[in-house]
Amino acid sequence: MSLIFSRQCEYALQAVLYLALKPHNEMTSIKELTRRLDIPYHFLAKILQDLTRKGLLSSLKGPTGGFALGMPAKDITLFHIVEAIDGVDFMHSCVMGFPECTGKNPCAVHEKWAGLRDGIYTMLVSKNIAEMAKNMRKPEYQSA
Amino acid sequence: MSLIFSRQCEYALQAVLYLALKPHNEMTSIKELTRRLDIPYHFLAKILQDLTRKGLLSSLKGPTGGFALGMPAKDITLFHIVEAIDGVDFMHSCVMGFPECTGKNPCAVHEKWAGLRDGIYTMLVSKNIAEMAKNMRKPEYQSA
DNA sequence: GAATATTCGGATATTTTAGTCTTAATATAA
DNA sequence: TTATATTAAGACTAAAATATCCGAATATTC
Ligand code: FES
Ligand code: FES
Repeated sequence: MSLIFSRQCEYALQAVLYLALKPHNEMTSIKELTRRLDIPYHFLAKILQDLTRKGLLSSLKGPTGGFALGMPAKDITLFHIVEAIDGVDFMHSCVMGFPECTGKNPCAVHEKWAGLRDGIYTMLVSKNIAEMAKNMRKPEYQSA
Repeated sequence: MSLIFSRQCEYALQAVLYLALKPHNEMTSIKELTRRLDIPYHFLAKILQDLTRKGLLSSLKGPTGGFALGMPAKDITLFHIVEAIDGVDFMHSCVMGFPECTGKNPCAVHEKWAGLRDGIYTMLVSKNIAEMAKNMRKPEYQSA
């Protein structure tokens, strides 16, 4: 089970952060991304196409083609990516699965969860993806 | 998309908390639970059987049969339920989907996430289900 | 003992998510 | 202009999660 974010969304986060380490306007192919990040080729292709349609990435066909960020890295946060792929329902959903999540009729853990959820939001928006990418200590991202 | 916990697990949490409000050794039928909590009958039946096999609930067949807690409410936490249904992988998984989640090769949000994850754990273990159930302000649980 | 109300167990069905394949479009370079 | 390397798009398949169905077992009540 993936937690909070769908598999698609996890892959999107990984891929966009990888692109954020690349020099501006350098195109990166799906092939390179899947090789480095170990993501199924065609699945990632779909995800990148999706992100491109939504403006987060730009793409170019042909040799020397590939994908790059669709806007300056400093204007993109992880939240934008999550928003594009999974949507933001998690920001106002009950962690116990009840249909409503409000302070009006809170479930047993609503107060705690509301705080944690804010923490998750902060985690996703506090830094842009350029800063985020620099903080990756994963071997997949070394000398990208 | 359900968040963190599977749908099954959400239903389990809701149902066990409902049982925690009942007098000791009073049996509650699936029928009552599904009516009050709006959970698909046969699906809930499966989940309760599962929890019974794992000792969290006890069951009795026949008229006046049903389900009840398998041990004192004060000895059960939400974490026990999550553990029984979804398992505890979420406690040591990377929120960005990387294969490893350690301080050794942290992803960009590892520190933040590790803290939030502890918060989730605390949320699940800080009170037993008797106290939890009393804090439910959902109409489904009134005069249970 | 018969009728009834429940859980039990396993098979099946449906829906969603994940992943694959194939063909077309396009850009580059020889 | 031709060969090639890429993305684009959509159909397809596979797997997992969710949900349903049915017959058997069992306990209660009459
Ligand atoms: S009502 Fe459950 S988390 Fe808000
Ligand atoms: S490595 Fe990503 S959350 Fe721990």
